[in-house]
Amino acid sequence: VAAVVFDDIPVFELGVVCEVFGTDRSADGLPAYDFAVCAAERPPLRTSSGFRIDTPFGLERLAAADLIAIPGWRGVDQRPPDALLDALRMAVDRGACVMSICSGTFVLAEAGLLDGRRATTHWRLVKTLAERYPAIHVEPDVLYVDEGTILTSAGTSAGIDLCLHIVRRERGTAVANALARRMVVPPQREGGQRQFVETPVVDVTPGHGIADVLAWAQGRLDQKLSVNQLAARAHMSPRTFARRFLSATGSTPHRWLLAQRLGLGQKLLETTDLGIEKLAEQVGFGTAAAFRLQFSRQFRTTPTAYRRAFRPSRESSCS
DNA sequence: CGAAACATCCGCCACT
DNA sequence: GTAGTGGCGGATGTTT
Repeated sequence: VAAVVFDDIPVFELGVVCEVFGTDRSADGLPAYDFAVCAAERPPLRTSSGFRIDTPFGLERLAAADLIAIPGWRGVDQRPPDALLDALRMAVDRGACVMSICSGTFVLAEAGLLDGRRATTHWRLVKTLAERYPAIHVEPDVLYVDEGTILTSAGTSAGIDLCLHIVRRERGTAVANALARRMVVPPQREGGQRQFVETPVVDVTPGHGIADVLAWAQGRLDQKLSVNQLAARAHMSPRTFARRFLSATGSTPHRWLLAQRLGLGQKLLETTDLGIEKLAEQVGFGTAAAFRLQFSRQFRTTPTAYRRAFRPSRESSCS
Protein backbone atom coordinates (compact mmCIF):
# COMPACT_ATOMS: atom_id res chain seq x y z
CA VAL A 1 0.00 0.00 0.00
CA ALA A 2 1.38 3.38 -0.98
CA ALA A 3 0.09 6.70 0.33
CA VAL A 4 0.99 9.64 -1.85
CA VAL A 5 2.05 12.84 -0.11
CA PHE A 6 2.71 16.28 -1.54
CA ASP A 7 3.10 19.82 -0.37
CA ASP A 8 0.16 21.07 1.69
CA ILE A 9 -1.08 17.55 2.37
CA PRO A 10 -4.23 17.37 4.51
CA VAL A 11 -3.23 15.75 7.77
CA PHE A 12 -6.38 13.92 8.69
CA GLU A 13 -6.86 12.20 5.36
CA LEU A 14 -3.27 11.02 5.39
CA GLY A 15 -3.77 9.90 8.97
CA VAL A 16 -6.73 7.77 8.01
CA VAL A 17 -4.72 5.86 5.46
CA CYS A 18 -1.80 5.47 7.88
CA GLU A 19 -4.10 4.28 10.61
CA VAL A 20 -5.78 1.61 8.54
CA PHE A 21 -2.92 0.38 6.36
CA GLY A 22 0.19 1.66 8.07
CA THR A 23 -0.30 0.33 11.57
CA ASP A 24 0.85 -3.18 12.34
CA ARG A 25 -1.80 -4.98 14.32
CA SER A 26 -0.68 -8.47 13.45
CA ALA A 27 -0.33 -9.20 17.16
CA ASP A 28 -4.12 -9.04 17.24
CA GLY A 29 -4.48 -11.30 14.27
CA LEU A 30 -5.19 -8.41 11.93
CA PRO A 31 -3.45 -8.11 8.59
CA ALA A 32 -0.26 -6.07 8.41
CA TYR A 33 0.34 -4.25 5.18
CA ASP A 34 3.60 -3.36 3.54
CA PHE A 35 3.01 0.35 3.76
CA ALA A 36 4.96 3.32 2.44
CA VAL A 37 4.38 7.05 2.41
CA CYS A 38 5.58 8.20 -1.00
CA ALA A 39 6.45 11.77 -1.85
CA ALA A 40 5.14 13.10 -5.15
CA GLU A 41 7.33 16.18 -4.71
CA ARG A 42 10.71 16.71 -3.15
CA PRO A 43 10.50 16.29 0.63
CA PRO A 44 10.35 17.68 3.22
CA LEU A 45 6.75 18.59 2.57
CA ARG A 46 4.52 20.98 4.43
CA THR A 47 1.29 19.67 5.85
CA SER A 48 -1.91 21.68 5.82
CA SER A 49 -1.35 22.18 9.54
CA GLY A 50 2.11 23.62 9.19
CA PHE A 51 4.43 20.88 10.37
CA ARG A 52 6.67 18.96 8.02
CA ILE A 53 6.78 15.45 6.67
CA ASP A 54 9.84 13.63 5.47
CA THR A 55 9.97 10.24 3.82
CA PRO A 56 12.60 8.21 2.02
CA PHE A 57 10.15 7.01 -0.61
CA GLY A 58 9.23 8.65 -3.88
CA LEU A 59 6.97 7.90 -6.80
CA GLU A 60 9.13 5.01 -8.03
CA ARG A 61 7.70 3.06 -5.16
CA LEU A 62 4.21 3.21 -6.70
CA ALA A 63 5.30 0.75 -9.35
CA ALA A 64 5.25 -2.01 -6.75
CA ALA A 65 2.04 -1.07 -4.98
CA ASP A 66 -1.19 -3.06 -5.07
CA LEU A 67 -3.10 -0.15 -3.65
CA ILE A 68 -2.31 3.52 -4.05
CA ALA A 69 -4.07 6.07 -1.88
CA ILE A 70 -4.43 9.75 -2.70
CA PRO A 71 -5.38 11.32 0.62
CA GLY A 72 -6.74 14.58 -0.71
CA TRP A 73 -5.17 17.20 -2.90
CA ARG A 74 -4.03 20.70 -2.11
CA GLY A 75 -6.41 22.56 -4.39
CA VAL A 76 -8.80 21.74 -7.17
CA ASP A 77 -7.23 24.39 -9.39
CA GLN A 78 -3.74 23.03 -8.97
CA ARG A 79 -2.55 20.60 -11.58
CA PRO A 80 -0.98 17.49 -10.04
CA PRO A 81 2.58 16.68 -11.16
CA ASP A 82 2.72 14.76 -14.45
CA ALA A 83 4.96 12.17 -12.91
CA LEU A 84 2.24 11.35 -10.41
CA LEU A 85 -0.45 11.17 -13.09
CA ASP A 86 1.73 8.86 -15.18
CA ALA A 87 2.48 6.63 -12.22
CA LEU A 88 -1.21 6.34 -11.44
CA ARG A 89 -2.13 5.46 -15.00
CA MET A 90 0.56 2.83 -15.13
CA ALA A 91 -0.56 1.35 -11.86
CA VAL A 92 -4.12 1.01 -13.07
CA ASP A 93 -2.98 -0.54 -16.34
CA ARG A 94 -1.07 -3.04 -14.27
CA GLY A 95 -4.26 -3.92 -12.41
CA ALA A 96 -3.42 -2.18 -9.16
CA CYS A 97 -6.12 -0.49 -7.09
CA VAL A 98 -6.26 3.25 -6.65
CA MET A 99 -8.26 5.11 -4.05
CA SER A 100 -8.86 8.74 -3.21
CA ILE A 101 -10.24 10.66 -0.30
CA CYS A 102 -11.96 14.01 -0.59
CA SER A 103 -10.24 16.28 -3.14
CA GLY A 104 -7.86 13.45 -3.99
CA THR A 105 -10.53 12.45 -6.46
CA PHE A 106 -9.44 15.40 -8.59
CA VAL A 107 -6.04 13.81 -9.04
CA LEU A 108 -7.60 10.61 -10.35
CA ALA A 109 -9.90 12.70 -12.54
CA GLU A 110 -6.99 14.65 -13.97
CA ALA A 111 -5.22 11.39 -14.74
CA GLY A 112 -8.28 10.43 -16.78
CA LEU A 113 -8.87 7.38 -14.64
CA LEU A 114 -12.44 8.25 -13.82
CA ASP A 115 -13.76 8.83 -17.34
CA GLY A 116 -16.87 6.78 -17.88
CA ARG A 117 -16.86 5.70 -14.27
CA ARG A 118 -18.80 6.61 -11.19
CA ALA A 119 -16.95 8.62 -8.56
CA THR A 120 -17.49 10.89 -5.63
CA THR A 121 -15.74 13.57 -3.63
CA HIS A 122 -16.45 16.01 -0.82
CA TRP A 123 -19.97 17.42 -1.16
CA ARG A 124 -18.58 20.93 -1.51
CA LEU A 125 -16.66 19.84 -4.57
CA VAL A 126 -19.08 17.59 -6.41
CA LYS A 127 -20.36 20.39 -8.58
CA THR A 128 -16.90 21.43 -9.64
CA LEU A 129 -15.95 17.84 -10.33
CA ALA A 130 -19.00 17.25 -12.50
CA GLU A 131 -18.50 20.50 -14.42
CA ARG A 132 -14.85 20.06 -15.02
CA TYR A 133 -14.95 16.39 -15.96
CA PRO A 134 -18.21 15.72 -17.81
CA ALA A 135 -17.15 12.17 -18.61
CA ILE A 136 -17.35 11.22 -14.94
CA HIS A 137 -20.60 9.98 -13.53
CA VAL A 138 -20.47 11.93 -10.27
CA GLU A 139 -22.35 10.44 -7.34
CA PRO A 140 -23.07 13.46 -5.15
CA ASP A 141 -24.64 11.79 -2.16
CA VAL A 142 -22.61 8.79 -1.14
CA LEU A 143 -19.77 8.15 1.26
CA TYR A 144 -17.76 6.26 -1.29
CA VAL A 145 -17.93 4.57 -4.65
CA ASP A 146 -16.34 1.24 -5.47
CA GLU A 147 -15.61 0.83 -9.16
CA GLY A 148 -13.51 -2.26 -8.75
CA THR A 149 -9.93 -1.10 -9.03
CA ILE A 150 -10.79 2.56 -8.66
CA LEU A 151 -12.36 3.79 -5.46
CA THR A 152 -13.26 7.31 -4.46
CA SER A 153 -14.64 8.69 -1.23
CA ALA A 154 -16.26 11.81 0.09
CA GLY A 155 -14.79 14.19 2.61
CA THR A 156 -12.51 13.44 5.49
CA SER A 157 -14.05 10.74 7.63
CA ALA A 158 -15.68 9.03 4.68
CA GLY A 159 -12.12 7.98 3.98
CA ILE A 160 -12.33 5.73 7.02
CA ASP A 161 -15.41 4.08 5.60
CA LEU A 162 -13.70 3.55 2.30
CA CYS A 163 -10.55 2.10 3.85
CA LEU A 164 -12.60 -0.27 5.98
CA HIS A 165 -14.59 -1.19 2.92
CA ILE A 166 -11.39 -2.13 1.13
CA VAL A 167 -10.22 -4.23 4.03
CA ARG A 168 -13.61 -5.86 4.08
CA ARG A 169 -13.49 -6.58 0.39
CA GLU A 170 -10.07 -8.19 0.62
CA ARG A 171 -10.21 -9.89 3.99
CA GLY A 172 -13.87 -10.29 4.82
CA THR A 173 -16.29 -8.75 7.25
CA ALA A 174 -14.85 -10.36 10.35
CA VAL A 175 -11.43 -8.77 9.84
CA ALA A 176 -12.90 -5.41 8.92
CA ASN A 177 -15.10 -5.43 11.97
CA ALA A 178 -12.24 -6.38 14.25
CA LEU A 179 -10.20 -3.55 12.78
CA ALA A 180 -13.07 -1.11 13.18
CA ARG A 181 -13.35 -2.17 16.78
CA ARG A 182 -9.67 -1.58 17.36
CA MET A 183 -10.01 1.86 15.82
CA VAL A 184 -13.18 2.52 17.79
CA VAL A 185 -15.22 3.46 14.76
CA PRO A 186 -18.56 2.02 13.68
CA PRO A 187 -18.05 -1.15 11.57
CA GLN A 188 -19.81 0.11 8.52
CA ARG A 189 -22.17 2.91 7.96
CA GLU A 190 -25.60 1.91 6.87
CA GLY A 191 -27.09 2.00 3.43
CA GLY A 192 -26.10 0.24 0.30
CA GLN A 193 -28.14 0.22 -2.81
CA ARG A 194 -26.69 -0.99 -6.08
CA GLN A 195 -23.20 -2.06 -7.14
CA PHE A 196 -20.94 -2.50 -4.20
CA VAL A 197 -21.93 0.07 -1.65
CA GLU A 198 -23.31 3.50 -1.86
CA THR A 199 -23.72 4.63 1.66
CA PRO A 200 -25.86 7.62 2.45
CA VAL A 201 -24.19 10.41 4.30
CA VAL A 202 -26.95 10.83 6.86
CA ASP A 203 -26.77 8.59 9.87
CA VAL A 204 -29.32 7.41 12.37
CA THR A 205 -29.75 9.59 15.40
CA PRO A 206 -31.01 7.61 18.37
CA GLY A 207 -34.08 8.78 20.22
CA HIS A 208 -35.83 9.11 16.93
CA GLY A 209 -38.77 6.74 16.75
CA ILE A 210 -37.06 5.17 13.81
CA ALA A 211 -34.06 3.91 15.76
CA ASP A 212 -36.16 1.52 17.83
CA VAL A 213 -37.74 -0.02 14.78
CA LEU A 214 -34.32 -0.44 13.24
CA ALA A 215 -33.10 -2.40 16.21
CA TRP A 216 -36.31 -4.38 16.34
CA ALA A 217 -36.05 -5.31 12.70
CA GLN A 218 -32.40 -6.23 12.97
CA GLY A 219 -33.31 -8.79 15.59
CA ARG A 220 -35.72 -10.61 13.32
CA LEU A 221 -34.14 -10.54 9.90
CA ASP A 222 -35.04 -14.20 9.51
CA GLN A 223 -38.72 -13.27 9.30
CA LYS A 224 -40.73 -11.71 6.55
CA LEU A 225 -40.93 -8.00 7.23
CA SER A 226 -42.94 -5.64 5.13
CA VAL A 227 -42.60 -1.91 5.13
CA ASN A 228 -46.17 -1.70 6.37
CA GLN A 229 -45.30 -3.83 9.37
CA LEU A 230 -42.37 -1.61 10.21
CA ALA A 231 -44.55 1.46 9.87
CA ALA A 232 -47.15 -0.04 12.19
CA ARG A 233 -44.40 -0.86 14.65
CA ALA A 234 -43.30 2.78 14.57
CA HIS A 235 -46.90 3.96 15.01
CA MET A 236 -46.86 5.87 11.76
CA SER A 237 -48.65 5.72 8.48
CA PRO A 238 -46.60 3.99 5.80
CA ARG A 239 -46.16 7.26 3.97
CA THR A 240 -44.88 9.19 6.97
CA PHE A 241 -42.73 6.29 8.03
CA ALA A 242 -41.08 6.16 4.64
CA ARG A 243 -40.37 9.86 4.75
CA ARG A 244 -39.02 9.86 8.27
CA PHE A 245 -37.01 6.77 7.55
CA LEU A 246 -35.39 8.42 4.58
CA SER A 247 -34.43 11.54 6.48
CA ALA A 248 -33.08 9.60 9.45
CA THR A 249 -31.30 6.96 7.52
CA GLY A 250 -30.67 8.20 4.02
CA SER A 251 -32.14 4.99 2.74
CA THR A 252 -35.63 3.75 2.06
CA PRO A 253 -37.06 1.10 4.38
CA HIS A 254 -36.92 -1.74 1.95
CA ARG A 255 -33.46 -0.88 0.70
CA TRP A 256 -32.21 -0.75 4.24
CA LEU A 257 -33.80 -4.05 5.07
CA LEU A 258 -32.22 -5.63 2.03
CA ALA A 259 -28.82 -4.29 3.03
CA GLN A 260 -29.26 -5.72 6.51
CA ARG A 261 -30.24 -9.11 5.17
CA LEU A 262 -27.32 -9.23 2.78
CA GLY A 263 -24.92 -8.11 5.48
CA LEU A 264 -26.09 -10.88 7.74
CA GLY A 265 -25.85 -13.26 4.82
CA GLN A 266 -22.21 -12.31 4.35
CA LYS A 267 -21.48 -12.98 7.97
CA LEU A 268 -23.14 -16.36 7.87
CA LEU A 269 -21.30 -17.29 4.71
CA GLU A 270 -18.04 -16.45 6.41
CA THR A 271 -18.70 -18.08 9.72
CA THR A 272 -20.97 -21.04 9.08
CA ASP A 273 -21.34 -23.98 6.73
CA LEU A 274 -25.06 -23.56 6.28
CA GLY A 275 -26.28 -24.50 2.84
CA ILE A 276 -27.41 -21.61 0.69
CA GLU A 277 -31.05 -22.69 0.89
CA LYS A 278 -31.00 -22.75 4.67
CA LEU A 279 -28.93 -19.63 4.88
CA ALA A 280 -31.24 -17.72 2.55
CA GLU A 281 -34.11 -18.67 4.80
CA GLN A 282 -32.16 -17.53 7.87
CA VAL A 283 -31.67 -14.08 6.46
CA GLY A 284 -35.28 -13.64 5.46
CA PHE A 285 -35.43 -14.56 1.80
CA GLY A 286 -38.27 -16.79 0.73
CA THR A 287 -36.17 -18.64 -1.76
CA ALA A 288 -32.47 -19.18 -2.38
CA ALA A 289 -32.95 -17.77 -5.86
CA ALA A 290 -34.02 -14.42 -4.47
CA PHE A 291 -31.03 -14.38 -2.14
CA ARG A 292 -28.59 -15.22 -4.92
CA LEU A 293 -30.03 -12.57 -7.17
CA GLN A 294 -29.72 -9.79 -4.59
CA PHE A 295 -26.39 -10.99 -3.30
CA SER A 296 -24.68 -11.08 -6.62
CA ARG A 297 -26.17 -7.80 -7.64
CA GLN A 298 -24.82 -6.15 -4.53
CA PHE A 299 -21.44 -7.81 -4.24
CA ARG A 300 -20.76 -8.88 -7.81
CA THR A 301 -20.09 -12.45 -6.72
CA THR A 302 -22.22 -15.42 -5.96
CA PRO A 303 -22.73 -16.48 -2.35
CA THR A 304 -20.73 -19.65 -2.87
CA ALA A 305 -17.83 -17.82 -4.48
CA TYR A 306 -17.89 -15.35 -1.63
CA ARG A 307 -17.71 -18.13 0.90
CA ARG A 308 -14.89 -19.80 -0.95
CA ALA A 309 -12.95 -16.55 -0.79
CA PHE A 310 -13.53 -15.75 2.84
CA ARG A 311 -14.59 -18.82 4.78
CA PRO A 312 -11.14 -20.41 5.11
CA SER A 313 -9.15 -17.38 6.22
CA ARG A 314 -6.39 -16.93 3.74
CA GLU A 315 -4.32 -14.33 1.99
CA SER A 316 -5.57 -12.52 -1.04
CA SER A 317 -4.25 -9.59 -2.93
CA CYS A 318 -5.95 -6.46 -4.07
CA SER A 319 -8.26 -7.88 -6.70
C1' DC B 1 -34.40 -17.11 -17.83
C1' DG B 2 -38.96 -14.83 -18.56
C1' DA B 3 -43.58 -13.83 -17.14
C1' DA B 4 -46.92 -13.01 -13.83
C1' DA B 5 -48.02 -11.58 -9.09
C1' DC B 6 -46.78 -8.67 -5.68
C1' DA B 7 -44.37 -4.76 -2.97
C1' DT B 8 -42.15 -0.52 -2.70
C1' DC B 9 -41.49 4.26 -3.41
C1' DC B 10 -42.08 9.01 -4.87
C1' DG B 11 -44.52 13.05 -6.79
C1' DC B 12 -48.70 15.14 -6.20
C1' DC B 13 -52.31 16.97 -3.54
C1' DA B 14 -55.67 17.80 -0.09
C1' DC B 15 -55.85 18.37 4.72
C1' DT B 16 -54.74 19.80 9.56
C1' DG C 1 -47.75 31.61 5.06
C1' DT C 2 -45.08 27.44 6.83
C1' DA C 3 -44.71 22.67 8.28
C1' DG C 4 -46.00 18.22 8.69
C1' DT C 5 -49.30 14.22 7.57
C1' DG C 6 -51.30 10.66 4.88
C1' DG C 7 -53.94 8.84 0.71
C1' DC C 8 -53.42 7.76 -4.21
C1' DG C 9 -51.54 6.10 -8.61
C1' DG C 10 -48.46 4.35 -11.38
C1' DA C 11 -43.46 3.65 -12.57
C1' DT C 12 -40.12 0.77 -10.81
C1' DG C 13 -38.29 -3.03 -8.38
C1' DT C 14 -38.75 -7.80 -6.06
C1' DT C 15 -40.25 -12.47 -5.51
C1' DT C 16 -41.95 -16.61 -7.06
